[in-house]
Amino acid sequence: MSIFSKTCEYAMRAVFFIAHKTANGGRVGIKEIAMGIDSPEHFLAKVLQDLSKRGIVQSVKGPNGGFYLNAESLKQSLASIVEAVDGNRIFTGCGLGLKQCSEISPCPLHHDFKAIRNQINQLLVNTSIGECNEDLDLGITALKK
Amino acid sequence: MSIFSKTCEYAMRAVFFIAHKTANGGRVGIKEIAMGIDSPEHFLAKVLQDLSKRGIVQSVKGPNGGFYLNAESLKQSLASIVEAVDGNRIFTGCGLGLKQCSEISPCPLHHDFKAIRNQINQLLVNTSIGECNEDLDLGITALKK
DNA sequence: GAAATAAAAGATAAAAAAGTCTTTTAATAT
DNA sequence: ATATTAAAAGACTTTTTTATCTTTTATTTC
Repeated sequence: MSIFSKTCEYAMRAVFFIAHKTANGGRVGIKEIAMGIDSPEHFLAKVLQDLSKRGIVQSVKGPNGGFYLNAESLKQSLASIVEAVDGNRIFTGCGLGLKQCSEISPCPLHHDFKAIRNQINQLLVNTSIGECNEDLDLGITALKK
Repeated sequence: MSIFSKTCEYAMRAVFFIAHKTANGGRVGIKEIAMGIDSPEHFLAKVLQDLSKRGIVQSVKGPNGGFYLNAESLKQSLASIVEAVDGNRIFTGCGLGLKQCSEISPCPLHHDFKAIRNQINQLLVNTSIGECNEDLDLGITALKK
């Protein structure tokens, strides 16, 4: 596979998109999000429902409703999204899928993988949703062509 | 997910196991391999069939038959196993799953991910099957508890 | 060359992940 | 209050991944 599940990729893209669209207040609907990040609408709806329950994104029903991010959510790290969707496998798992792999009884890739995992950890824990949004706002980065 | 597919994890473990068991000549059968690395026998058989076709492992049918690694195979990199099983996604893919992501139009995680991908690349390309086996032989590393 | 052995190949099956469609609930505006 | 809007929830389908079982083919040994 490839580090994150497809569902998790959608989740991150969606959160970035919501942050970008609602930076100055307002809400954005599921249709617009799905279009904006090229994801299946109803599938993404499920994912966002889950993130909403966990308080990672905020939502309001009814007319003018939609998804948005409050100040606290903007401060959250990418790790919170990834953990919500994919669990803690990439934070803790062995590169060869061994349950018994540890410092005491390491697999052949253990030490190299520790370094890689640490780097992934640092990226996810030290990067906030808001930071990613700043780059998007400045047009430095993009979510779609 | 978690970097490699489960199938790929089995593949790497199996190759390491074969290397370890046949370092001084001989062959090792699918049953022993499956037991040795804790994987479903028939499923692993398929995986090894594929690796065998690609010349990543060697095999002989019949009595005293089984799998082994020739000198050339021992020199092969881990990347060849991973690419055979999982393709090139982890070598080239975008962290957010964007097809359009590139240096010119990067996603918010592009640069951080490039560093991570590079590190994974280096590990896989620069580590040979034989090297992993040396550590196993010395008892420094293990494939099972 | 017949019997035994072990991988290769083929056909299914089960489980997990990804995707779709319909109904319900909550909020808003008129 | 009622109509409207949009998310939440539920049921279901498809696809992909992982796993199992059976038959065939190649090799070796006797």
